[in-house]
Amino acid sequence: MSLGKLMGVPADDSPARRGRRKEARPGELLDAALDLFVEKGFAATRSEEVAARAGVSKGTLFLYFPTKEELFKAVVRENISGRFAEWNEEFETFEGSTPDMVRYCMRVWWERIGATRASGITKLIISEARNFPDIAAFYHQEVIAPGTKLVQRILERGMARGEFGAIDIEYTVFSIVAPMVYLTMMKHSVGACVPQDFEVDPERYVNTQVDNLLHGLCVRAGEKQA
Amino acid sequence: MSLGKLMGVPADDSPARRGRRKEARPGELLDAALDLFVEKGFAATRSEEVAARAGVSKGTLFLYFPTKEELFKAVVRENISGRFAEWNEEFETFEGSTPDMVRYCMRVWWERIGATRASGITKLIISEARNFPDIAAFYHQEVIAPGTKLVQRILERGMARGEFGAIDIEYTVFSIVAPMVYLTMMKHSVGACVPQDFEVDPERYVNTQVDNLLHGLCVRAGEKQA
Amino acid sequence: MSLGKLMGVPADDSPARRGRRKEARPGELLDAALDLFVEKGFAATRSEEVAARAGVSKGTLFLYFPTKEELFKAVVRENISGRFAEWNEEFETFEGSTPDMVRYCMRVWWERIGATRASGITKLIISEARNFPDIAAFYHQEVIAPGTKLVQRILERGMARGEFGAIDIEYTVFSIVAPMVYLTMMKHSVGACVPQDFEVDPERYVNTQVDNLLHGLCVRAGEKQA
Amino acid sequence: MSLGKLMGVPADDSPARRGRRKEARPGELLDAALDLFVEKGFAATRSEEVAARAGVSKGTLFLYFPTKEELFKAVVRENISGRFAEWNEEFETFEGSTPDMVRYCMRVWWERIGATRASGITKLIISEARNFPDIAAFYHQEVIAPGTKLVQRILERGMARGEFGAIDIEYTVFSIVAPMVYLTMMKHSVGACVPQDFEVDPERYVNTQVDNLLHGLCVRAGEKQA
DNA sequence: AATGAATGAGGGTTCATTCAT
DNA sequence: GATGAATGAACCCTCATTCAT
Repeated sequence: MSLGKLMGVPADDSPARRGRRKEARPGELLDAALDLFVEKGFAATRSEEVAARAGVSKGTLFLYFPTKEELFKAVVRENISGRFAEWNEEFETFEGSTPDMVRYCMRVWWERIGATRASGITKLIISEARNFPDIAAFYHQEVIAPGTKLVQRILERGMARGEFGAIDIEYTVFSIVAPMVYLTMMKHSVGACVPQDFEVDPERYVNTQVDNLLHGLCVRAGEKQA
Repeated sequence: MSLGKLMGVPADDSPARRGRRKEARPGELLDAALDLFVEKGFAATRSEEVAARAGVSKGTLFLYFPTKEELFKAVVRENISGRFAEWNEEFETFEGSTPDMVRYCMRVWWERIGATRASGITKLIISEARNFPDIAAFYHQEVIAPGTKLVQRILERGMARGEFGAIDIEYTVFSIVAPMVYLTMMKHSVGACVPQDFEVDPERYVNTQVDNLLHGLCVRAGEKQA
Repeated sequence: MSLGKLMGVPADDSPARRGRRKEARPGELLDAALDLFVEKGFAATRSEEVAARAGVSKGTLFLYFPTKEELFKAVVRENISGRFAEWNEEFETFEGSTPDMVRYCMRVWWERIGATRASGITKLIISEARNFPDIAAFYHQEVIAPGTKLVQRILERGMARGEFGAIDIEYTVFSIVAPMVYLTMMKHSVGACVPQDFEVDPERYVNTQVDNLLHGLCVRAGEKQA
Repeated sequence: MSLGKLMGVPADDSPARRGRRKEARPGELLDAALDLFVEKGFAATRSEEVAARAGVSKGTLFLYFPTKEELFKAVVRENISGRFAEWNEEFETFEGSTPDMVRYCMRVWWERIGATRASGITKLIISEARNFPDIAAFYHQEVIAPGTKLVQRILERGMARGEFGAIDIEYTVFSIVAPMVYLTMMKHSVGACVPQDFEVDPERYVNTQVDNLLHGLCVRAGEKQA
């Protein structure tokens, strides 16, 4: 269970740079740009810095991306591969209970998104949405809307199977999404600056959020109190 | 009653503004700066724009704040006066049940913080923390740490009074904070660009989050299903 | 008869610079830009150089002209004040013979245009027309077309009064315009680089061109040869 | 007969082009460069564009010309092979009248120079002389001076044979050169942008200029008026 | 010889900051 | 205090030139 490694930044590889590698360049530049845009924001990131981190010169960056803004858009696009087809299929074939599905869902989200460099996109979008409304719209359409729909289907499954009570499905989506987004923010924002107090254990975090969400804080009628 | 001011500070909104008296200047500049920093980020906000929105000239801004960075810090400081001593006292005197306290807490947080311009500070800090680590540290010390402690005390009260089950108090703090932060993000970020789907009703939002958190999604043993 | 001073460049005045002179700036910048654009062309002229010649810093230039291209267009516009109304009136009230009018016309063109810094515009337009087609169209409409019409009217006057023979009026316009343009080119182009052989005396130049044009090179039937 | 090549050099136009053999490369590059330099000027022409128009890659250009400036100089040199020795000899053997010689000279100049791509050199030199003073000096020495001398000899022949009156030979050279230069400017500059009004018929142009120059506009004593 | 990926100096433009009025 | 013209460092981007293949 590779849930660990919270909040770490994958060190640049750079083993044997120095060979014309046309195909690799855009990817390296996008990786560098993602890191820097997430860290400093779009405006505060200098093109030259992106190039330097990718191990190339300033001019090379513009060989692949005509403007800094196009680089930004490519970064977003690159990190939003529509994985929802895959995830929807996983949903269809999942055989356990819906509570298990919720827990599985959040764990898997952490493993595949939260723990990876791609999670920075969330912070990036939140920070830059109003400067790039079309990017915000694109993100909404490609990520938020499908994600919301998937979570809704999970909740509906739970209700249909009698596992969940009568809940406000539409707004309960936020109860699942908010903790994930919040963990991402911690990782990429304040948590990256004030580390001592934010040594969050992702597994414990996910488990706690799921436990609380499924069963509530309140003692249940007929239950023994601790 | 002032528990509601938890976790943020209402920007002193329009009491006797419009006086165009000298004393009002810094406040108007801070208000303008807050709005713009939240909307566009620190780097993308131009000093002249702040001045213009405050109704003064570019030069005047630098009469009150020696640099743009100092203006930024003042904006954060101004919107984070540490009222936690007062709020802690309010906590002591609260007389209702702890679940009521949680619900009241979140409702009032929305009214006094979330719905006001001060809520932008949260987005601002998240966006700029890594560019201003000392500001992040300051925010952590002045807001996050006391806020966390206060929420912990609420949770402890609930457990002590037998209202809450055996919960992981330290990580359950996030279950209360995450929905609030998430609502703030929606308001100030993507939600401000892609409105149609984000017409969130704050009251319904808060109620749903609190309901889910207190009682959980799962049907309870012995309960009737809907 | 101030025909002289051919090919000289008026030295910059700059007596007591150093006082905020908002109104004067645009004019000084346009003068500096005209000189440099004429000398080096649009692309080879650096913005900073224009600013320096006008005695201001680089940034100041952009306070008055949003882009280098707008500066260029302003330079052209500024130096094409429609003097044709005035000239047309001079034409109407001219009382001498048409040959005298032709000679007067060319002399006056030299005094008012050819000898001044404005004559550089002609070289500038010739050099840059294809890079700025809209400017070329503008110049055509504001200068070439009215100028052509004026010269045509002169020629028509000469024919109507029996002073000129049966000439191809439309193409004879070029016989008057070409020498003027050519003199301008000498002044602002090769003549400015290879001076020794181009010490052209403008008065002699104009007189020779007019004499040749009016009377022709060929000896006339019944005339004595020199 | 080769008097016609006066004052310019026809770019060796498409004899057995399309061979894509190595020897053709520099010539194709020079042709492409001439066109582009004439159209856009030296500074605004990109090396890569020259290469592309010549059908080779950017690197190949620099295989043949070490710098863009050397390319420019080669373009000028290539189009100015000093054929004046030959032309002077042609002048010696011309058998017609001097007025015929003048007319023949201008007609043939148009056919062999004015109408070909080589005529662009004139505009190029006018536009760039001050950025390349050594090129201007070279052009002066190779083209202007010999051309001037040749025209002077023509004029002197006319006077010596009693065909021309007492003219200012030195400055009358301009009466012959200016119309040719002016036609070239029309072709390569404004006339290329504002076509409708510049549909000049070269034959009519040359005839009109020569007629006017030889016989003058004024009616002659003892002539019938039209 | 030919290519085209890579470089980096250079130039247009922005904008925080200064300062004379 | 208030203003806004002026400054110049900094940044995005271009393009002549290099060089490994």
